Amino acid sequence: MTSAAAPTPPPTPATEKSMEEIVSLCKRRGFIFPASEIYGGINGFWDYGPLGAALKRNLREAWWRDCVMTPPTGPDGKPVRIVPVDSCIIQNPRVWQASGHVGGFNDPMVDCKETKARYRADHLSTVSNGGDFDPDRICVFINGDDKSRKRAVDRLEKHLRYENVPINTPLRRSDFLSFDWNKFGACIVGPDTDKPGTLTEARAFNLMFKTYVGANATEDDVAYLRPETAQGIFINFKNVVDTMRVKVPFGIAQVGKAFRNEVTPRNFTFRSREFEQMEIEFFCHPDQAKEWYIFWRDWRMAWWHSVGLTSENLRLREHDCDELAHYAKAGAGTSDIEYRFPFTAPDFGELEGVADRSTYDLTQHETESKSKLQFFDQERGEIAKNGQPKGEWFTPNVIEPSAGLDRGTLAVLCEAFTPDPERPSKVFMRFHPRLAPIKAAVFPLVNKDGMPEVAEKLHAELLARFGHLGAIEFDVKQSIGKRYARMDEAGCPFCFTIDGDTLTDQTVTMRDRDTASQERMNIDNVCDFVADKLQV
RNA sequence: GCGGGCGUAGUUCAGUGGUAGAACGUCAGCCUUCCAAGCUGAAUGUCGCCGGUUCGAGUCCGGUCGCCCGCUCCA
Repeated sequence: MTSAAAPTPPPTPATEKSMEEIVSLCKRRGFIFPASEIYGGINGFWDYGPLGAALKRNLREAWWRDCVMTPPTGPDGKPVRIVPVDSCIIQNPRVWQASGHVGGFNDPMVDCKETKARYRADHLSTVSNGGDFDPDRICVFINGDDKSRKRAVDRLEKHLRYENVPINTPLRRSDFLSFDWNKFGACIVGPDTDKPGTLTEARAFNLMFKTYVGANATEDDVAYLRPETAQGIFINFKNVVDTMRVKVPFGIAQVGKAFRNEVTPRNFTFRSREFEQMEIEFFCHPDQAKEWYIFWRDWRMAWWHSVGLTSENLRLREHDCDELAHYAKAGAGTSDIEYRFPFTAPDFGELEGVADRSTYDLTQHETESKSKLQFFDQERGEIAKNGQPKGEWFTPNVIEPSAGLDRGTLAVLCEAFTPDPERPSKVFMRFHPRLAPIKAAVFPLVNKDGMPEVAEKLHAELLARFGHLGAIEFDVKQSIGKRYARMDEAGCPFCFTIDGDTLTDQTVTMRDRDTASQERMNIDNVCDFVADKLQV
């Protein structure tokens, strides 16, 4: 009955957490299940169980509230303006033409049957004996790789000498994709082998899921499930500007599902084929791109800290120039906010990308759609005779903080997972109270002597005040220790226990999840205590 | 897509070609005044799935699906 303020234990290093145990706990306690499990599952898809759905919702709500409903103050000292949209998963296919996904998501790949190597076909070139006659041998090399090129040339010359084929014209370099595969496939030698004919024909790996709109299902009816939510924002830019009285700088936010037919889904929910994104496309004048980029990068980083991810497991990584995506080449930069997952540790995996997409997307859609996607700023431009600025048309620059909700949820799960051999449960989930699926639990110490009745009353009060934020548990079954242990694995931060003393002095025990310590407080103060901890 | 490993109860795992098992968890009852206590009982399995060999397959063989690891990939 003491209030022994036990110190909060230090976080467990990511390298000491077992992903297998985390996956197993997620299954056992109803956080995450394999999708379609009773039919043998489906590669790259996961379902959230009751606790997982609540956890994910809490993370989504936290993002929504902090980014959209009560956004931060910007670098200009003014409150940031963000408006939401909710766009369709299926759009006119021209959207993906303009965005570059139809081209960019179609990387033809080539496999070598001999060496098991795989190459991007557009990264390969060939050398052959030139001229108009059919080549006897075509040697392939990797673009930009001098060693690979030299090897291909050496091999070709050796072969031609050996076969006594006269070299009438200089060796000819060609694009790998330009050959008639039926005719020349058998004489192509891969970059890492001496045997001809081991390369497969280039096959396209289309990362977009394809479907058909309407009943005909012809090639004219092809549509795609969106591979990112961002384009749904860009194509609504004009509608938002025309209807919402917004002025640049402002942002449009969206949370929603996106789909990518990943070659190799891996690492639990980290790379799945159906996933949820939380994105802001922030529009600003190109002159201010740099400062807004830095602002969002740093503020998003701080946000992930605020939901409980610790500094040692979070880092900001600026992309190198050669790493930049096509849409970000002209921008001020791209950063990844990365988390040290147990399966990447000691390395990190991407949680959120913050990119300066420059004017790429709006320009692309303006060209493709022939709609004017620019903004008229009346406060810019040269000063007219009347002393007022003439105004200026410009294509806004886009800063994009794009976060993965499933990855965020996984990071929160991994961060929370805390092995503790001293506890009956051997492990507890240290969720930030704001994210915890179960906010509080009320237990009568024993199921008699009027304790259940008092507990039920407290439970009802907590439910009325906090039920919209998460579950409030009530349990009278079995021993108190077992009930605490269950709450440890579910990550419930506070348990309130009604005992014999409660009936006489109106005090209850608050059992703290992280320290397993107990503190007595008046039953009337319980709600305020919880409100304080939940930051509401 | 390639190579390796693994699929048996909710979980972790035993299981020699011959009746489907354990521990923990779950549920019910009793008991219990603070950390998975105890007692009594119960439910839970197409042994991932499909086929083959066999008198007989969880066990052997083939295929397939899924998970993990390494490649490859991740505009």
